[in-house]
Amino acid sequence: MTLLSDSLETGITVAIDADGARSLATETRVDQVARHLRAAIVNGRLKPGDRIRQEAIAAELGTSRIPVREALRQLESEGLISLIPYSGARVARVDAEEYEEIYLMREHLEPLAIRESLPRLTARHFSEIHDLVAQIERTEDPTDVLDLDRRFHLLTYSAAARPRLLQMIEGFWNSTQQYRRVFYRLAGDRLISHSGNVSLTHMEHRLLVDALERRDADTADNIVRVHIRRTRLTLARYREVFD
Amino acid sequence: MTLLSDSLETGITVAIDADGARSLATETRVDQVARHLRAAIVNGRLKPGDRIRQEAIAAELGTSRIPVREALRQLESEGLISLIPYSGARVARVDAEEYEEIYLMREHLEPLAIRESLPRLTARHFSEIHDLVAQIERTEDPTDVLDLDRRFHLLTYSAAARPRLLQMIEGFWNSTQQYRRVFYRLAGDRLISHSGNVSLTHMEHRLLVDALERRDADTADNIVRVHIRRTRLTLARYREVFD
DNA sequence: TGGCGGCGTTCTGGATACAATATCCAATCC
DNA sequence: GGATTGGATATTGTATCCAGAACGCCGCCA
Repeated sequence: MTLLSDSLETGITVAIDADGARSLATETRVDQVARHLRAAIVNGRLKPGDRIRQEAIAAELGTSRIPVREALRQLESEGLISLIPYSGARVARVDAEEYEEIYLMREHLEPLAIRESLPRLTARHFSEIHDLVAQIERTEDPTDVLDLDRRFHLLTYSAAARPRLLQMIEGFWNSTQQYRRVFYRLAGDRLISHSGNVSLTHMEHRLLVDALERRDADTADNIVRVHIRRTRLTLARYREVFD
Repeated sequence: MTLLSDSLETGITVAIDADGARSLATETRVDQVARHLRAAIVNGRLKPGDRIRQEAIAAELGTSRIPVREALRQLESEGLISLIPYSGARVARVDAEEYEEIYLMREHLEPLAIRESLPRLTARHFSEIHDLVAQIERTEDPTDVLDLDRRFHLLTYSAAARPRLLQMIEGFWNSTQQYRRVFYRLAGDRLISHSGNVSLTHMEHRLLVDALERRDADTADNIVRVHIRRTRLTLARYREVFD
């Protein structure tokens, strides 16, 4: 069973809206199309290299091609697709080098995000965080774990009053989600294998939550940074992720 | 006399293309419109809050509104304009908080960029860099200095083989250029005032170039980071920049 | 047999035409 | 007199239509 079928509306922005006054800015069809495609790419229904025909998407969503085209421009800026003039749109391929680049940037930005978020986390956030951690620990399916893990981390950043920063970080996660999925299937045995009862991932989550609750910025910063760096370096051994 | 009238084609990407094989990807009108508007915003011909009417732009460039609309989507993703459904596009306003956010991110990303760029700088780069430094030192007009300074710094990063990183950094500079311009006019006296013959800015440039030529990554990193932080903190005293 | 060039199909890029929404102003009501 | 509502107008959002580029197919020829 796969969670988060289509609309994994689990972005940071949405998370922010959740406890604020939701900005009821009239949603145009362009936004709907963009959301639809973004979700399809992030959850893996559309795979890297897949061609995206405007007409097909338009028909699928019952609109004309115009909103589709605008949505494609937007997704290109987010790095999710690549747009080749007169040729078409394809789901962006991320090679080992770009993956490394993204992790480098994450390594420098996410510690900042956790520092900015940490002092602003409320009881509501922690309640959600604990729920997620518990849910992750009792979920078996690796794909589901991966999506929940994404939600968990974005949630820990979500209290930071830095919209641009959060948007970027969400973009990083989106761009790499499907590769992380492959990676997880390859290297996952090691990552998930329970020593005693708690996997490495679970342990990291608990340590991070603990640091957040103690408002211990330095420790939180370190956990985040080290985790990203370790993942980045580990990657070198799994180049086949990128076929 | 104002340099860089319209097309200050001084982006990092262009700088990169300069020494590589220029990707002759057929340029579509959307790109032309985007370039045109981007330049207009960065060089200050369009000011924060200014409304952008699709029809007007279309007429100005001799196209229909369709390419304009797609360009606007793109610029919105870059943070240069804000797009309100059924209301219109306006040049983005950056308030003190967002300005601070951008500088925070710059503080974390530009040292990374200089580190990645430093080992790859070639004689050609240095030649251009020296030219720019010299040109800056003999330029009087503050606006021109500012644009040249932008080119200088982007150039020092341009050797980094990290396209996403460079694009982000360029976006930061673009978003804030006009505010930096105001800031420079307000606080500029102090910044430009020559003690002896060399201003603070000039000194920083020389130190940075020296570190780059010595391939001294730590020093270069430090100069960049400290410069950005100092600017960020100084800002607190000039809130009137944001009207 | 294998490469190469013309031709048609398919799809994208852009223009034109129409629908929907916001904005502004005046008339109306309390 | 001030707030409110209704409509005219300007501008955006979307659909339809046309031109042109890319890609594949087929036959031709070395």
